[in-house]
Amino acid sequence: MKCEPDAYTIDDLKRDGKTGWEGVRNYQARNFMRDDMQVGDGVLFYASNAEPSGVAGLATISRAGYPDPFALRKGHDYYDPKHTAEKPTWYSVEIAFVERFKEVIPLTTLKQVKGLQEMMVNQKGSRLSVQPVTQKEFEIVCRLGR
DNA sequence: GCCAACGTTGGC
DNA sequence: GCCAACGTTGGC
Repeated sequence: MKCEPDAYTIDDLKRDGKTGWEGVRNYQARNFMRDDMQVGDGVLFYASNAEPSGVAGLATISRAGYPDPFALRKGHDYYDPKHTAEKPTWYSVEIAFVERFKEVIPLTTLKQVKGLQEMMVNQKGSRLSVQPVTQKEFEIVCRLGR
């Protein structure tokens, strides 16, 4: 799951313990959150537009997909008139802090590591803010982080 | 700040 | 349903 440091960091998550992942407004990312992410699933916390961009730590899903409450808030940046309580368009998950890596694993490193060639974040033009990661990729990144 | 790669919007 | 215009993302 990607986030720009201006918005939220792994240190913020460490302080907060948990946070709702609201404001995702892309259908593909929405589908992952609504349909695929289960409580207990591992999360790679990725800092985008950062210095350097890369994986900053680990989190876990603490609440599976639920309608994004911010989409109902008139006037809010995340408001969307086509989203209603009865027919939600957008979904959130809640994530909980697990671990902060001592050092961010830069994207440039991820690209060089054997076994991560296929990882979505390493593909050209991969802008999706919520991306699937295989068990193997997850384990490799954990090992790098430690 | 640049710009490639995408996603969305809306006229037709 | 096509596609040009526009907006956003995010690495560099």
